Amino acid sequence: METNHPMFFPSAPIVQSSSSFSSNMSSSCVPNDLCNKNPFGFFTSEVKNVSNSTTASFVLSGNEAKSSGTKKVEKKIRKPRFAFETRSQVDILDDGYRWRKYGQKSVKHNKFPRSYYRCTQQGCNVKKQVQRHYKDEGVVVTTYEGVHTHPVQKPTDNFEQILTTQIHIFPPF
DNA sequence: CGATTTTGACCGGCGC
DNA sequence: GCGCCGGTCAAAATCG
Repeated sequence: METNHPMFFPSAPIVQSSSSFSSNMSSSCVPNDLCNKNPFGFFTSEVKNVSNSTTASFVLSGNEAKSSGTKKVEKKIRKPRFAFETRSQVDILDDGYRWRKYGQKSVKHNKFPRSYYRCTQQGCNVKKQVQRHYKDEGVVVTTYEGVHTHPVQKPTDNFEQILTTQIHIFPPF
């Protein structure tokens, strides 16, 4: 646990941007149905506190393939894992999906706990965890794991949704 | 009353 | 082999 998460593969592509990521990739993509396939939703009403100081960094990585023959690893599917760092006062980045909290653990060197969420949709095994930065409580780190297989339930609009629909993170696999 | 959160227990992997 | 650690389970509590 240093400045970054050790669990992320060092060779994973890292994109850093600040409040202007859309300008780069907004060229021609973003059909409407794309948002259905968007594995990562972020930003909606609750995030408004972020206001203009939205600084985010992304980390993508494949899942570590635990190939212990004895284990009943159903699939060696590598779920795309995706870390998202946001400057925000609120912990909960409501992305339009419905999450059910299934755990909370305190993190070493961090006075704030980490929360574990799972998507409540059946057949959708997307997980996410939310924690604050180890020293800067103004930073919230959200890690998504997996891809949503269903559309967003909650109506989203606003600038935040534009970001959502325009950002493309291509899973490494 | 159903869905969700809370919280300690439990479990598996890993390092010593 | 043991203990630590991160992640998950599940029962009870709480919420709407």
